[in-house]
Amino acid sequence: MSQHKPPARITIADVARRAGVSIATVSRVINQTARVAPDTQALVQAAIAELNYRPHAAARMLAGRKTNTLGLLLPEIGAAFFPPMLRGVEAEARESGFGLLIYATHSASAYDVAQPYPLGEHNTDGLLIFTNSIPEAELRRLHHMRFPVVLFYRSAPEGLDIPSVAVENKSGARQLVEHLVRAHDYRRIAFLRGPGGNEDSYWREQGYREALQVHGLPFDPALVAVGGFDRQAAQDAVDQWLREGLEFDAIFAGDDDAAIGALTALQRAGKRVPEDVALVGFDDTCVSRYLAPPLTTINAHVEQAGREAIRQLVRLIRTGQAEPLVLLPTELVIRRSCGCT
Amino acid sequence: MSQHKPPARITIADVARRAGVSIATVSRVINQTARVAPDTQALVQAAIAELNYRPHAAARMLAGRKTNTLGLLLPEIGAAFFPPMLRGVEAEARESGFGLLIYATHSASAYDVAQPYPLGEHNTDGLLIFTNSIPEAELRRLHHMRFPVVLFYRSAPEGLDIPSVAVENKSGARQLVEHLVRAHDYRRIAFLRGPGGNEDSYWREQGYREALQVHGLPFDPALVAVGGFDRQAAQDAVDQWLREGLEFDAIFAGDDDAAIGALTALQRAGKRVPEDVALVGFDDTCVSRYLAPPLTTINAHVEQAGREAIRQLVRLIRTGQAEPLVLLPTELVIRRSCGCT
DNA sequence: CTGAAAGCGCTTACAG
DNA sequence: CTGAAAGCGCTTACAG
Repeated sequence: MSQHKPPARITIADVARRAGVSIATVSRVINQTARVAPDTQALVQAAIAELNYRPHAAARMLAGRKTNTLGLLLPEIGAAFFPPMLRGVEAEARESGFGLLIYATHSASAYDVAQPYPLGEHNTDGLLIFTNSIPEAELRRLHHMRFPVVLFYRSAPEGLDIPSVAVENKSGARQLVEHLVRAHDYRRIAFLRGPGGNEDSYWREQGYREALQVHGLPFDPALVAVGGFDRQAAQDAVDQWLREGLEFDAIFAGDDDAAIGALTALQRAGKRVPEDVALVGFDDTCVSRYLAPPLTTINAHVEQAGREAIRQLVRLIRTGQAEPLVLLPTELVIRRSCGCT
Repeated sequence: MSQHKPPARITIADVARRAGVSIATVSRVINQTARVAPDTQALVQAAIAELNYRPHAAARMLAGRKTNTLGLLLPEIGAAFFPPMLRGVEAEARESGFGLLIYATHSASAYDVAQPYPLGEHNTDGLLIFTNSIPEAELRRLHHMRFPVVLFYRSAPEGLDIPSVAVENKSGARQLVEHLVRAHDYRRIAFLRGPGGNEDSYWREQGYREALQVHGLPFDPALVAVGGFDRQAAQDAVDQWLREGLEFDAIFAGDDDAAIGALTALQRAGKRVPEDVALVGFDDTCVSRYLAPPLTTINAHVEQAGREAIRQLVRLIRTGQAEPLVLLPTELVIRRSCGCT
């Protein structure tokens, strides 16, 4: 039960010996890669069963076969955003006949030669890379060696034509903010932006600005703060606004997690939502419909996005081609936190 | 950008040639496995950097080194239960110096030789196995070959001494139900059990029964149905009860997901929680505190459990020993859905 | 401190 | 239909 006494591995040679054939033949019946006489086949299968043989994936890989598995690289894995995405990615991979391995890089920090990513060209047929989970240099290397990669929720760096799938952040945000001004006539709409460098955050802010502009409302820097797509950060930001006595009649929280933080801050300060201040989020996570009041937000179809990303990756692996950029549509979900009933 | 023109891989031989040394030397500087003259070392490092060399993990593995990575096997990955667990598992693995690979088996169905699990003895130093993600035969094989495995949220099959970490389900459930009768004097407490064969569900039911018994309340089979740890299933079950006109003054929902389903059913039927019927869950997922009313539940310290499981696995890998069974304590979280204020 | 060589467990031309 | 052999990219005794 430890590495001290190394396990006695059963190899293809053991099977071959037991079945009285060559290892080549065993390999053939396992992979169905050539005709094998029915009797021989039966012999081999029996030997495999008796010995409880399992092919060694690393050896297979080394010897040059495909892995039939896809890799997903994330910066982290603990947020509420992930379950639906993982569900989509997982289901689509499975339905396409691939296994799926997931690794959280935890940072796009410098690469260490002695400790390469446990997920890569060596154990995977292609990689789905979420936001900035790996350094750009690594992306370049992968692209350079023509390894199939698709980017997810981020665009390709300058000059690299790597396919990318993301979500219509800008139009979604714009729709949301337009609803706030059109349906409810709010004029001072605060915005909690996401983490710096995050593309989703960037485009949502563009959508916010466009909506203001369309309705002739000024963009007021005092009305934007960093919510970081994070409950605590958002709560702190709203606390701060409240302390400063900032005036606003609605908050666009950047994402649903930030909306929860904002809601907490608002409630603690005795503000009623939506009577005193309206609140909207983005993503429509599984929590949002259950908040009090239920959150008006944008359904970003995260699960669908996951499926689409895998679809492109599989296509890239099989045909060498994929859509350069797919932008998934977004949908306004009106509940009660915006003031609707 | 496809498999059609296979990528030109840079190998240790390329590095050796470039640096004018043998491949053995290159290997040594990468792994720091023997003294190498400073000059030689510099030469090699320069060559690695220039060529952008990455060691081939499968080859390393085959040649007999540890992988420095741990594997987590789950049946599925899309539930609200997972993010905190993954956070704990991930953090502890990282802090212990291991990478973490995750694979969703999706079923404990029969094993296919041609398509082995993408996660196993060949690319991992040890496996954490959640509930019933693999067939028992596979577990036996792993154990038999002395591969380090720890079971998570399930116990070892008869006769296999595989370490296991789980949660104090029984006493938690009992505490919860006792609160219901002691503090609120409910007498007809319905129970939504989890999926058949699930150990968590089994022990929670035992706790429920014990609590009833302690207070001299009868166990009434009419008051238990299957909620399956699932929103929709729980909602259907409660709908059914309501249709039948079953009388109950409280529901113990089995887990928080089921509690959400129950809440939905209750609200649609115009029942107020907790005035008309009280409701409690189990797990304390990130949603529970935000429900209306906030859910009384059991905090099962899922993130801590994840850390502990990895701790045991690492210990097993390093020393060959681990705690046979660790049962993590559980904590009552009183909010408003039970009738408290 | 460094290199030549065996071996890890497989797949796949190449012969037959 | 089947086997002998080379090769995948590394690590690690064994010599020196």
